[in-house]
Amino acid sequence: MISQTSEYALRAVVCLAQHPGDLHTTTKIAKLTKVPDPYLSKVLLTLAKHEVVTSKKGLHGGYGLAHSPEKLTLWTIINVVDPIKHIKSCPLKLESHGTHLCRLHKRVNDSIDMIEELFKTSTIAMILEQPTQSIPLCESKKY
Amino acid sequence: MISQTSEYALRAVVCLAQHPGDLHTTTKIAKLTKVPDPYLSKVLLTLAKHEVVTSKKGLHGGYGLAHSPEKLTLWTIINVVDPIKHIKSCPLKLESHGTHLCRLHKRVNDSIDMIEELFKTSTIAMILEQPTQSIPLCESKKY
DNA sequence: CGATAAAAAGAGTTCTATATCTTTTTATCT
DNA sequence: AGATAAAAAGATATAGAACTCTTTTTATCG
Repeated sequence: MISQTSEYALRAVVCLAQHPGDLHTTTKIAKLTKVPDPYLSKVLLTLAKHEVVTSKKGLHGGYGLAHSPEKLTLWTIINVVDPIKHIKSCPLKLESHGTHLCRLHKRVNDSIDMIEELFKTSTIAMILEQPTQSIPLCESKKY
Repeated sequence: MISQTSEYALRAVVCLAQHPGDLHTTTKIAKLTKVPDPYLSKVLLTLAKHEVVTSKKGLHGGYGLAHSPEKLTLWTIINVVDPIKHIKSCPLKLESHGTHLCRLHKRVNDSIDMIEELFKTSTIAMILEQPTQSIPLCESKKY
């Protein structure tokens, strides 16, 4: 329902949020999140360009979070790497429909709106709250 | 959010539901729904195999609805051509997580559950109810 | 039975998302 | 200044979804 790329981006950001302050190299994040290293590199690049994460080049460089986990939503991240597409006008290009969707496309678009709303109200901070059973991305129950 | 193929399948079924009783050829449905003819042929084949539509071969053959629009949900159709995939266990294959999702994947899966629920409660009959402004797939306001 | 018009089947193409590999640039340390 | 380790950039490969083309099978008609 969301793309692989979006999933990778979410993992990377959660990973960065788990260890705030210090910078992390692509390779380190890739290992922790089990995302293919060179691919993650592209994803992080996109996130950096849209100022979701900060990047520092050169020796001892790496990536860090650009915002506090309280202000960062899943929607922001997803929308940067793979924007959610709403149905804004009739996919059949029927003139009389125009931007007023018929019930079929209205219903489909409602589902998209719903998902977007859920992601907009989900912050990284919420994801990081002490979990009952499993810690995001971590094998052990303890940090 | 849903695949092109799913969208095509929905269009085809809505089209059949709009003119119950008689059979429709792939070419006819393709024109009305503005779906590529040979591709629609494959989609209808899948729908027929899963008994969402009926098919009749040979001269004067074609496709028809297998069920009443009241009993047919968007979910049934989507699930046949392009099943909704839930996150059932940790995508990172972390042993300690197993089938108990961390908050990140729980949240993402919640969105999938939500969409599925909406589609399950949406029948073709609901889509066909006399619309206020536009009739599904039709240019004119009158049938 | 033979012509016809339809679905069914199968092979092949194109396009896009995903993933990889290689080279270049940049910052930091000695 | 030179070595190093990191991101950035660019070029390329792979897989799967979307789409097309051709042939075969099937039912119905005259």
